Formats: sequence, C-alpha cells, structure tokens
Amino acid sequence: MPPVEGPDFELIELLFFAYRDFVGEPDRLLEKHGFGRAHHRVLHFVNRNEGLTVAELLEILEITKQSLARVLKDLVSGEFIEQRAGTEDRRQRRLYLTERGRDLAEALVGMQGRRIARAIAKADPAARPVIARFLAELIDPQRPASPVPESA
Amino acid sequence: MPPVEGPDFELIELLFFAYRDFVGEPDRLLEKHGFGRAHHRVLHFVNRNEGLTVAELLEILEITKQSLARVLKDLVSGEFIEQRAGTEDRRQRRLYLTERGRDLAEALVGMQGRRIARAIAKADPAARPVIARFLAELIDPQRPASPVPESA
DNA sequence: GAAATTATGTCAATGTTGTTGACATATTTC
DNA sequence: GAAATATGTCAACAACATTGACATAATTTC
Repeated sequence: MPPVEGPDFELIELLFFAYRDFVGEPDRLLEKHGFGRAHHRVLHFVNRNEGLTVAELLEILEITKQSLARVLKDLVSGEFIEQRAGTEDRRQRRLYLTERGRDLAEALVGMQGRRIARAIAKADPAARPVIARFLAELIDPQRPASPVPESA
Repeated sequence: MPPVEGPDFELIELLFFAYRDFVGEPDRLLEKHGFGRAHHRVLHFVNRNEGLTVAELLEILEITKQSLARVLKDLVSGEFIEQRAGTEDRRQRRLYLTERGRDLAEALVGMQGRRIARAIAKADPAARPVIARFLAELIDPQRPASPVPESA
C-alpha cells in the first residue's frame, strides 16, 4: 500500500500565521484613525472598484447591510468615502474615495503589497503565477471568478 | 526609468478570499457544537502540541489569558480538552485532547488539509516548497521560527 | 397611474472574540 | 518566610458580526 499522507499541518499553520501578520501591520495604521479591519476592507474594495454600489460591495464582503452601515457611516462622516446617487438609477448610492480616503487606502495597500513583494522575491520570483493559482484554488469554486462585478 | 510596479492587488485579494473560505468550511462544523474560530485554534494547537502549557498556548495565539479562558472553559466542560497538572511544576495546567476532542480536531484539520492538497495538486505539486516559503516570508521576521515551543 | 419591487437606511437586540485592569490561589524559588 | 510565577476569575468595554422589523425613495410592472 502507498503511504497515506496526513493533513499538511505545515501549510495550514503557515496560512494562519501569515494571514495574521499580513493584516496585523495595516491594523496598526488603521488604529490611528480609530478604524478596524472592517473599515480596511471597505476602503480597499472601493479603491479597487470605484463607483460600485452598496449592493455590489455587500456581495464582495459577504456581510449584512447592517454591518456595512456601521463602518460606512464612520468612513463617510470622516470624509474618506463619498456617496453619490447613480445617474441611471437614482436609488443607488455609488461609493467613491475622497482624497483622504485614497491616501489611506494607498498606504494600506502599499504595506500589504510590499510584504507580498518581499515574500515572493525571497521565495522565488518566477513562482508568482503558481502561488496565485494555489490561492485561487483555495477559494470555494461556486463563487464568481472575479471580485470585480460589472457595474458600469 | 524602469517601470515602478504597483501593489500586487491580485495576490492581496486572493489572500483575503482564500483565507475566508479556508476558515469558513471548518466554521460550519464548529457551529454544530456551538463553537467558533477561537475554539478551533485551541483544538488545533493542542492537537499539534499535546501537553503544552497554558502559557505556551497563549504565546502561540497571541491573545490574553482572559480570552483563552472563555473558550478553554467551553472545551473542558464539553470534554474536548483535559487539563492535568504538570509533573515537574504542579502550578502548570498542561492541555490534552480527549477522544471527542481528537475526533473534532481531526475532522477540522482534515477539511483544511484536503482543501490545501486539492489546491496544490491543481496549481503545481512540485511548487509546495515554494508556496511554504512564500507564506513563511509573509510572517513578521522577529517571531520565533516554529510555532512549536519546546515544553518537554 | 396605482401597485409591487428594488436599493438603501436604520433601530434594536444579541453573540463571539478580543481588550484592560484588578485581584485570588497554589506552587516554586530565593 | 518572602517574592516570583502559573493560572484563574470578575467586571467593563470595544469591534464586528448576526437576525428581525420597519421606513423611504425610486423604479418597474400591470
């Protein structure tokens, strides 16, 4: 009989520790604004997908509108995010970053981007596509391929 | 001038979605016992490092003893984890899994292990070491290399 | 054009998991 | 015996998630 491989404890734990530090560094910057991880996610996906609707953001984040409302209120009242009624459908509240919002979002993505760039450089720069594929395969298959919905 | 690469949005987001689903599947099993992610982490690291002390577990998890106490109480009263006084130092409460605890821990690690095995198989089985290295490099450097403290 | 549906917002209650601060107990070390 | 250590516990609080109910404005449908 071929040996039965047990669970890959090493990768399971590396994923835990890696993710913790990956979000831990941004956490410290967010704290200075009184924000948390939930604010980070909103800033990130609005930055990546400017003008998206509230419904689209809820789909990406997979949280309830009540959860989103709380952090969105902080971000709007702090003038990091702006809401504008949709031109076609004026019920929609499309989300845009202000200058402050863009600055913060870019500082956060800069931290995470540099951490990833460093890690890839040390691991093997040629392996980036394989790493991307690995992470993509970790995601539940029935999910829509891209986090970027068509919302023009 | 060489082009300045921006942050790697793709990997940043893949890490977010991958981690969410990676812990989301275990979440659904834990729920049946009335447990959450915090319980999962404790079960996992006790399984991996049986007989470890409370202090060692706190160092791995980087949480306060009050946070640990809550979930540990659930796990002990539900007979998933057993505490035994250390033989050398009887102030210590060393942690062990019961049979139920081991069953649950193994079911959880099985889910995560299979997900990782599938993802590696689809990405490139030969790339496992590079992926491990990448994740390891994502971790803050000043951290002790291995999650397994010497506690014999 | 009235009725139904949709997009969004909001109020209230609740649960999990984290925090800080203070204090108690048992055991070991000096 | 006094001090330090390992652990536990009480209380208050914060962040972020949930469910359920209801409100408003705009769009779509009949």
